[in-house]
Amino acid sequence: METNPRQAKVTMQDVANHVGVSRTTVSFVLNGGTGNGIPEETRDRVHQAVSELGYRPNAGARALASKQTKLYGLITEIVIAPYAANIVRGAEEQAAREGKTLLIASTDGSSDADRRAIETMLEHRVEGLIYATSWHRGVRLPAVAEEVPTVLVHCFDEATKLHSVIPDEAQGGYVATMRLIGAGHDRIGLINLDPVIPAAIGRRAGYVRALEQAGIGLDESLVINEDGEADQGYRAAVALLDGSRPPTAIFCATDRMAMGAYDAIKERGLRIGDDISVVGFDNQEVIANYLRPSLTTVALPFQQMGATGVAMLAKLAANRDLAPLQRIVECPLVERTSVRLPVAAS
Amino acid sequence: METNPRQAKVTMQDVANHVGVSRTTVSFVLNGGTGNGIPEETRDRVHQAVSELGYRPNAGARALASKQTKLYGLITEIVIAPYAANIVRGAEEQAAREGKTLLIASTDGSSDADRRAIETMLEHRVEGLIYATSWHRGVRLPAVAEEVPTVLVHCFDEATKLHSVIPDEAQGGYVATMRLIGAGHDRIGLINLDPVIPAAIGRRAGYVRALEQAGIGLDESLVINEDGEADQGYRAAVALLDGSRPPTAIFCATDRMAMGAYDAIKERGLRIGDDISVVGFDNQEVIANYLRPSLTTVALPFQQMGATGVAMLAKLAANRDLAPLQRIVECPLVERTSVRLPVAAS
DNA sequence: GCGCGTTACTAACGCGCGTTAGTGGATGTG
DNA sequence: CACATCCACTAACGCGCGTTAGTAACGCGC
Repeated sequence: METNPRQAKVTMQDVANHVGVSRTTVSFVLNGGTGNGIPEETRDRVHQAVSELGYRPNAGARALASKQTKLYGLITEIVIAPYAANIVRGAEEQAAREGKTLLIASTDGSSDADRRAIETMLEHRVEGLIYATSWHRGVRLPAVAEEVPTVLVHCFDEATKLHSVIPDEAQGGYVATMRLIGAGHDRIGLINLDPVIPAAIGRRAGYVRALEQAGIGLDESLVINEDGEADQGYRAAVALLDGSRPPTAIFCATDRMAMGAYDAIKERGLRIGDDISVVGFDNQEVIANYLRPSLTTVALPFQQMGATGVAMLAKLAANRDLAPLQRIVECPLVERTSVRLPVAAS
Repeated sequence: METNPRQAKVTMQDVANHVGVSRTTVSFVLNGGTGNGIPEETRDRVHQAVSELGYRPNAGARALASKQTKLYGLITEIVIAPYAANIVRGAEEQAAREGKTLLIASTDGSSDADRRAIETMLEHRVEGLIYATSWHRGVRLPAVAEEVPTVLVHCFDEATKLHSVIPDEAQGGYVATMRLIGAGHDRIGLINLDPVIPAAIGRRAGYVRALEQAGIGLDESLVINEDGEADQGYRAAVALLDGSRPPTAIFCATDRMAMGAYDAIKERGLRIGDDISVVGFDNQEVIANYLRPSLTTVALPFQQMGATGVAMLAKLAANRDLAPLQRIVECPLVERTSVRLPVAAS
């Protein structure tokens, strides 16, 4: 196991010479299964030479000869929005399972940066491409992406030609609202996002469905749309709490808005998880975990989406011209302490 | 500029045939400068054929022939601690400037995951390695890393054999404290981290130096060590505020602890940025930006450290056996609104 | 007409490896 | 003893490209 510190790279031929066989034999031992008629003893000698010399296959040469790089490309704006980094994690893990290596590049989302990143990946002959965004939206990839199987993660193709993996926003909104209903609330505020984006549409739909199912009438005065940031959550919460018939629970479409809502609530002397309940969305750890009390919220299944994306890509690469399909991944509720316990009488 | 959607890959030979010259000529046109005696007209025809056929050089083949991959490897636990993702961003930008591509892999920090990641990079024949951590500490890389130039970012080699880029924690602690002194404070609490880790040592050193320089005596009762999380920041702030002679300003060694301190301060009816000032450390955007009032804090220069790491690597790769050197990068103060304005009378 | 320097290319090798088609020897079969 | 099988291997090609050494054609001076 001598690791041959910084010398000329040892090749397969070196191993062959060392053992006294041909390079072909070494190749068979290292790649072929037990199928080739090579006796155990020779195999052992080869393996020993490999570790003695510190031989390491050259991925580039191997790719050239075998015509498969075992590379998948992952392009993402994650670096800009780090909280979605688990997409990368999930993708990497799944790639490892498939025996692939991920080539990761970041983009600022501009189509120019996208194109350059894709170009680089294609030069490296990736066998497939994953494009992941930090927020759920429609995208349109540069034409070059069509040269290779592509899967979108946390976004979808506006031309609906590409496969994609997206979160089930509606189900997320539903479980969040149901959690509050289950705790005995029947006046539940919704601080939502800009109502044209997919996240807002879905989360609201889930909210509405939960209310309906519980036989609670939808009160539009309890729904406020904002842009997702903390100070807007604060403003919206103030509006709700200072209204004529304030809610006893608030579902915030982002944890950041929940953070702002917390301030408004505390200012009014109310105790969260007691006098009033709050549920967030995003499971942004730094916020949800460290708010006082910690925030019950709905998680975007980043890791799972990343893994699913890679798995889909593997299928797609094996069988091109598969009809574009959209995989929807569930958003689990993450229980913490901002929702009061269910009580007998509301 | 037809992009040849998913057909057999076009090679340099195809371009040559299309133009009616040899492959060598094409290679000269694409790689060589204007040095080779190839007339403008031929060059044009080659370039046109390239874009007509959608030719794209094969990075693997090119690496094989030229014996340089132009790949740098970046190994990081960033995915675990996304707030440090700017290291990746800085590294990528600098790599692009150097004409290199980054091969990124994540690790959970276990030496086993490290080794596997490094192994993969070496198979791809990276020309150098960057190892970045999410928190400032000493590390010990697996022996395989010695086969290739390596630079550590946000960490240092316990055996002091490897180059590294680390943040100037002491200077960071200094500017933070100076900012508070400049605002007229002379009783300044420090909620620090576990005093054995580099971040805590440095930040405290900076704090002490600033006090000394201002002629303020160090009061150990104003210094509390905790583990960095919000609830501990809360506890520590309570202890400080409820003491006999409470501070009028608090320097928190993490933004998360500042977040907890905010709660303690607000509970006591004090107004941050007015009755009392707070400075954090880390510039963790989700927190610092959205706390109310927003948090003045010290930033870890992740992006710059990433870029510096790559730049050092480039130098190192050009000139191996350079004495291991340690580059220290300044931590800038990020001004927000949690420090009161300087007043005439303290 | 001959030697010589340019100009504009090309033939051919090798990078490290996967893979196909074979080869020489040992063993079994009739 | 001729012949077919297996066993254990090897020669050789080609993947796409960079690069070195060389060549053919042309113009120029003498």
